[in-house]
Amino acid sequence: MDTLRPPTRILPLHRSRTTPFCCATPTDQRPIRSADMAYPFHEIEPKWQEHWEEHQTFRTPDEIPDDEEKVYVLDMFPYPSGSGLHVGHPEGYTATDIVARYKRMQGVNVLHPIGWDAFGLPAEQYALKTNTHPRETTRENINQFREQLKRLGFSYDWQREVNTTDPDYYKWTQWIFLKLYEKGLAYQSEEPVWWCEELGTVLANEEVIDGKSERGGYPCERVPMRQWVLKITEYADRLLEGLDDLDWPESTKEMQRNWIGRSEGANVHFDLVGVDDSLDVYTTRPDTLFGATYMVLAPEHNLVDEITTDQHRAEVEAYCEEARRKSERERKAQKGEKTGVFTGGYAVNPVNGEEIPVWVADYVLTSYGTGAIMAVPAHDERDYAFAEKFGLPIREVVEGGNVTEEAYTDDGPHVNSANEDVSLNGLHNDEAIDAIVEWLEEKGRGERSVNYQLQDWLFSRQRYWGEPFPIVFTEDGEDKPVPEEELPVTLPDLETFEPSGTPEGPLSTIEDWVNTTDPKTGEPAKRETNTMPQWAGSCWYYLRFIDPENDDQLVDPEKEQYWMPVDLYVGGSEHAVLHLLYARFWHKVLYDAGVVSTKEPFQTLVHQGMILGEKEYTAFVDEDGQYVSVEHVEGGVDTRTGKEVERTELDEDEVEKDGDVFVLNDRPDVRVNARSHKMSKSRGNVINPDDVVDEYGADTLRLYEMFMGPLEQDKPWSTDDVEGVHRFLNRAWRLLIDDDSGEPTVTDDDPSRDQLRELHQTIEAVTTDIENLDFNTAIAAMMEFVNAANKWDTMPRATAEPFVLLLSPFAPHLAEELWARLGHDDSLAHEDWPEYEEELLQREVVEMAVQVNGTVRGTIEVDADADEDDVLTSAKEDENVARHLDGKDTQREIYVPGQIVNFVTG
RNA sequence: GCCCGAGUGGCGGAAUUGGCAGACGCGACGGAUUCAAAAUCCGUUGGUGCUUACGCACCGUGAGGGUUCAAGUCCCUCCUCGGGCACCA
Repeated sequence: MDTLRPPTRILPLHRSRTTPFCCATPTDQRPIRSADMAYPFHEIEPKWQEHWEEHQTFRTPDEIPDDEEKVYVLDMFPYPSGSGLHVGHPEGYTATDIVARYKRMQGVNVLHPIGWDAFGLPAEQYALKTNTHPRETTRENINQFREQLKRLGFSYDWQREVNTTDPDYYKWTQWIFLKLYEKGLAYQSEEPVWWCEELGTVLANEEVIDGKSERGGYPCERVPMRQWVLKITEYADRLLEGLDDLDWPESTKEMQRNWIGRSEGANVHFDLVGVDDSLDVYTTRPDTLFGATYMVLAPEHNLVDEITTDQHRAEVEAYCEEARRKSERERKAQKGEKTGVFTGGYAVNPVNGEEIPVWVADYVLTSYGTGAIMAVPAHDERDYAFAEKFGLPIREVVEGGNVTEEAYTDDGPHVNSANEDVSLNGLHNDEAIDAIVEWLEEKGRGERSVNYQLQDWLFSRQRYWGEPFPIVFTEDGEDKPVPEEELPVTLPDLETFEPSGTPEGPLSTIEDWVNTTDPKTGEPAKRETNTMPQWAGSCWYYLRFIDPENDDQLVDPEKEQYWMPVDLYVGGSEHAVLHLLYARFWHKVLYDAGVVSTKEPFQTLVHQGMILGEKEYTAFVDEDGQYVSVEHVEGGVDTRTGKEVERTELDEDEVEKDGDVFVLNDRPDVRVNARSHKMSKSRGNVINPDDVVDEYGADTLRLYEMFMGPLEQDKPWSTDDVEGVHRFLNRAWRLLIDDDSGEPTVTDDDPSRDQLRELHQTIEAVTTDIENLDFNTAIAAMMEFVNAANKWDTMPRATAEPFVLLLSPFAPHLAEELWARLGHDDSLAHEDWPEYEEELLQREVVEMAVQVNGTVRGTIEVDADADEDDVLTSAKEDENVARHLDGKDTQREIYVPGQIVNFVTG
């Protein structure tokens, strides 16, 4: 067998087409297009963007109209990173823009704002590297983002732009913090932070990997520090219940439910042998109390010391010390493999007086429940594994499994579960739980209890680029709030962004700022030098858009009542838990404070899917230049020979499909990978939206991103498909505009019945599709209209104009230009949205399928109002149908008007 | 391991309540136009087989079974991929 040389070309990862085609020269390898084939988007897009700005077309008036329907359409505002907009941004933004424009045309009062979530780590890290003030880079990045968004023609009310780093904005972030503080929902606690000696700074969790700094790989350690913590757990139940009425993706609600992690169970108090203290445990299975054969404390539990006997002390201390050194990640990585030591101490089981040994093991977490458990190995998998390893007894108390083999965690009748007072024997889980909890409560040995996985929110960061806390400390260390009228506490300038060298954070180095006085007493005081996390500003920005310039209030209550809640909120699913949970928490606090009138901020939530890179076909080649089929490759190595292999990109036409897999054309035995990957710089498959706008125009980018597929789905980019959408816009243009003269080609003829039906079908499809956010099929419907209309002899104005209006939310620049050329002086942004007439949708003659025994054997055309008998008669007359019915006994005739006829024979 | 979501042509994807699977777009192929190309326009395009032809038959929505006159859609079992959680007592 001869050897096929793999192509030497390792690239291209994707076809780069950054040259505007008007400038293309004949020497280009790529297809050359002449400038005059395309509609002049280079001219009309900037023209209309200026027009909208100049005429304030999308300004939402401050005054509240008396009785006008409203809709609040919101995008998750961006973090303005230095790398600018990526193609993922315009996806969600175009979706909301279509809805906003559509609703405006329906006469609805629309709020559609945008702003900047501009505090945060990257700006600060950039400052560290270049000694540029984050304020500078932030301003530059915002300017870039704003310009990029404007180039895409989004209909934001730019007068309402907010910026979380603006003192006029963060004044109110601080104000909300004061509300939390006043209500006792903000408290201080010693919590560990990651401190890196080498870098002289505190690091965020995500900057520390396996106990080493992400940058430099220096060792980091957990040091306890005074921190601000928000009591989100107090709202756990309300955050859980509130989810029920929200129109959110079910998966997102489920993630929040899991995150909150509510469970019902009981606390049980165990006496300790020879120690004057009791040990509390939380369990969801108090019914298995009779099966408890040992106890386990988390290594950090504060009774460990007391309970440990001298004989076991050295071993226990060594174990706890080792557990402390392990990072959380390491502890989790060894999941399954149980470790632990016996303390020498015993606890007394309250139900039977039995003395059971107390162990220390790191499979019990200090952060959940009481940090201690009763172990019931027969009915808990973790306890089972531990008991087996250390030879502890396993006692069955629930029947149904085989506890000599594995733990049985399901329901079943209880056994071996009785004392003089109470018997659970024969009861099933739920009844047994009720019975034993009742007994425990009666005896004062325990009580019902609810637990959450949700923990309080660690709210401070040892950073510069964030909101300062409105808190000062008097000399005796007491914390005092800065009075409302002195807000904002502004962020001072820094001269150098070098790490402070202490875990306190950069602000602690600015003495003028740190040293202040107690506003009440005038005594010397020091400012809090921590800053708030990036989540703070994004927790409430949707409220500020309603009343962005209000100096006296966070938001005017009347305006708030009119605009809230947000009717449509679109953003990435990466925020499914944190941002969306934190914002809901603050909203509920503000609700309790009487600042807002709704219990939930975001009524309908949609996550746009991720846009992946162009589809890639990848083969593997070993060092001898031989292709290696993908099923033999694992971790960059040919598993049969152990030789290293290299990835090679292939062109689409070098591969073909063979069954379920792709193989090389010339070597069908060599399977290749065919998939799309997340866009990333390292992979080199990033599409820059600016390039797409340069080459095809903003309308094409908008339309393409909506045409790719369902909004919520992940979808691969395809440059060929971009061109297809661009061709559609060109066809729509030429449908109405004469290429040579630039004049419209419409006539004043009355549209025919067919033309009207075509139009009204399109109106119906586009309208219902926008309502359902099915933008891809809305565009398909408009394509069908253009395909049909291209065959018409005339284009009556009465069909052309509604079509332009339908197109306008999707391709607003093109639509405005067409509208103007059709002779209108004003923007179409506030024209009435076309409405369809039911009767114009109907056809006089409909096509129906005729089946014999469920298989289509012919189609017939019948009058739309024909009755059943007539239809059945003409169905039987169809030649092919008659052939299949010939000589058979028709037993049933199924008739579904307008759709299908089915003859069932014996 | 647990909880969600998804598997449809060469590709992205369509398909109210079960009612003609493959809309629309891409790609491919053929044709018109052109000195030639690009652009544009027209046509064909799920697979297999049969037919001089109009056409006809069979197969086909991850796999297997079921319900039904009729299943991409409903039910059961299983497989694969994606996402989330993961010693939560």
